[in-house]
Amino acid sequence: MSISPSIPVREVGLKHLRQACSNCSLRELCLPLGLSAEEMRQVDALVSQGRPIKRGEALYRAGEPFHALYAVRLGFFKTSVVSEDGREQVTGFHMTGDLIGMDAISSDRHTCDAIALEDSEVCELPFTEMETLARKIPSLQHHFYKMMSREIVRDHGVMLLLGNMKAEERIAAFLLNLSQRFALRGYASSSFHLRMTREEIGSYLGLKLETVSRTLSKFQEQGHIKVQNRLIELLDPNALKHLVSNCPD
Amino acid sequence: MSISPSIPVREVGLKHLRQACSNCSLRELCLPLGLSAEEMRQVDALVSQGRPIKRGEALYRAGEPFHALYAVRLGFFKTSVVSEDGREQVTGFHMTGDLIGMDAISSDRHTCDAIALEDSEVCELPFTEMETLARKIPSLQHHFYKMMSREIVRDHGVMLLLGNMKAEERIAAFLLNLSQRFALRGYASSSFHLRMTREEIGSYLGLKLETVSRTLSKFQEQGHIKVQNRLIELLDPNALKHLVSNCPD
DNA sequence: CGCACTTTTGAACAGAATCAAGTTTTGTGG
DNA sequence: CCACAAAACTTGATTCTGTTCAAAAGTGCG
Repeated sequence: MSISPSIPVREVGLKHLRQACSNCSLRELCLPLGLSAEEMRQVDALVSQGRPIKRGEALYRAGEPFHALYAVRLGFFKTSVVSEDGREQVTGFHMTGDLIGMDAISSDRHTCDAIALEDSEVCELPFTEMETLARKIPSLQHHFYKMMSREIVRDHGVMLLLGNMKAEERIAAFLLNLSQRFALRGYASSSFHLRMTREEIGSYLGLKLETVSRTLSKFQEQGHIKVQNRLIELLDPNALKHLVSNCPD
Repeated sequence: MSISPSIPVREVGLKHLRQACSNCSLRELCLPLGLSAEEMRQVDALVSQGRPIKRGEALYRAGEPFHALYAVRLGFFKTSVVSEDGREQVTGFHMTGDLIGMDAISSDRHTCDAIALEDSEVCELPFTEMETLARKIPSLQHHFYKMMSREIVRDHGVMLLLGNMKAEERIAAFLLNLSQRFALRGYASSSFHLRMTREEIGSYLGLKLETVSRTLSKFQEQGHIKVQNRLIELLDPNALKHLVSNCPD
């Protein structure tokens, strides 16, 4: 049985995590690339040992100089941009296997904050060195282009959500998306812990925290989900799916 | 005097445009990269002659196989994604010098439609070949990473707009953004033609077309802008800037 | 164990959507 | 070049969704 994501990582113990991680970070990332042993060695040489980030700490902040991308080894992050006048927009939630920091390449400075929402661990991928290596390993080069492209596609999905969907649809889509991502990682997908506050969910979805809370309560009343603080159980995922793709016309 | 963007390209004549373009496309794109003559030649060899796209035509559509990025040589495009249930979200407006199609790299299929909003011309950059060449020309490789990163940053800006701003702020930000982009290209920045319908603006900004229309009228009443159909004059850009960065707290 | 943070819920309010005409503009074909 | 049809735009009235304000209850961290 895989570790349920509803169990805070804290309980597992950081020592254990560190052990499980040390420098295998990109091995998984690279396995599907079909690299030779020598190429693997070269990638490994670049990738840092896992670096732990405690809950609440920033992995990086907007404005800081850029030198590396980060692969989330374990844990959970939010990234957010802040406008001049102080409005925060959460741009994403990131879990094991996600690559973050790609926004920083364009200006050589990070453009958003990355905050750990639970004790986490990342692998640092020094970008300049990765770029150099990518020139020798075409599939690695292509992989980075792909990851960035995927981020663009994801962002377009969020734009669709923010531009077209009503509160209920947004929340339903959000829950289903989380569920799916947990499933992909082999975690329980119909019962999971939200790592973020209602306010952070709201910021991501363009809603106020009260609306998030109300909508979750409503879904519970309707029997679609069960809410216990941050523990969510999807009782009727199909009902949620129907909500999302339900065209009111 | 530069050609005012308020003059429809049609009036200039396509023949003239074709002439002005032939294969110089990436030359400008690459000039800042400090390439040698030989490198320039290699890039040129890959880049297609300008390809004309008539108003209303699709450069590509979601689902089509991906093989090239496109640099807008001249004209104006919108890109948009459509959800399963038929909701359209305009994800961007693109003008001379913009690079589009990067969303397609992740899945080898285009994920959005690119429609010309006026008679336009693009240069095709076959991606696989560009990738190969990029391995020989580090600054070219880095340039592509940068362009993709820039797109991610831009998308985050739109997310902030969609998630946090009121209708007036969105429209003001939109007008200022267009103005700035025209200015960067040497066009008149305080008087320009909108190439898109109110509905397309609305789709981009997460508003209904009526709201767009009303807000433009309101700005006109307040003396911030002058609206004549699709011709916009910014009478008081500072008023608009103030609207955008005005924190209601 | 207590204090700060988070969450829930209610009531009033505001902003944008929707519905509905009516008008203007644009593009087309004669 | 004009006439006509379709598309795009404006404006008003109404409705509704989500915000704001407020207060109380719950949770969890130090």
